[in-house]
Amino acid sequence: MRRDVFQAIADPTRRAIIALIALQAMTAGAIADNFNITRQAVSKHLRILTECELVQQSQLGREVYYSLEFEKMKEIDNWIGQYRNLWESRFRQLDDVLVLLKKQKK
Amino acid sequence: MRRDVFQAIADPTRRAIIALIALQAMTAGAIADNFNITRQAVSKHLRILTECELVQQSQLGREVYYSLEFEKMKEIDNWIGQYRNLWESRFRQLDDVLVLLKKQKK
DNA sequence: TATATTTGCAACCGATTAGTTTCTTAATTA
DNA sequence: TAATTAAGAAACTAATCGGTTGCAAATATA
Repeated sequence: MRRDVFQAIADPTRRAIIALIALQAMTAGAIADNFNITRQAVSKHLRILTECELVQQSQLGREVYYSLEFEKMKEIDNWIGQYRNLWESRFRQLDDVLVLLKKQKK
Repeated sequence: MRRDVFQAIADPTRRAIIALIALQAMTAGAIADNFNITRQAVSKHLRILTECELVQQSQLGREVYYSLEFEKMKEIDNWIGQYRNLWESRFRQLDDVLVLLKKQKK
């Protein structure tokens, strides 16, 4: 069972679920209303998202509210962040070269 | 054939390949030396990464050099970026509340 | 209390995935 | 020219994935 955040966000339906609950916590049924698949299929997606701790659930009576765990989203941000640093430093290096060329032109 | 960036980075081997070629372009064979799987399996991963334009290839004689396409990495950054904005604004809101509580305490 | 609602779980199915082995093609080098 | 090397293509396999239907449990409501 590979259950990491990257595998979780690979599925477009799960990314759509994330987009939905990012703004406000929602029940499984309410989430399922937004898709053309069965409630059970959505429930399975929610379980995967919960298992990798991208989503948190809190029970209120018989209803279960799902909300986004932003701390886990930061893990993805940290991963892409290391490459962001790379492309930004490359951009600065290119910028330095351009400035140098401009000076030589003068 | 679903071939988007999110599906591409879902596999841990492909993320390791990305980490390798982020610093310098490498041939398929040289990349494969870093893994316990066959060269052909690595080649398949490289094809998937190339098809979704995360990786670019340039031929030099019989050697094919693979390098990271940073522009495509930015697509992932943009996706996580919308949520970064959300958690940062939430943090500011929390911060405002804390400042307010501190003032009331005085 | 009987009925309806919200939900999760289990079993199953077809498609996809990551890996293998085998083979072919093309460029280098002895 | 012959042997070697780098790489992609094809066929196959076991495991996983996303979806379904059917069922059970717990809470709310008539």
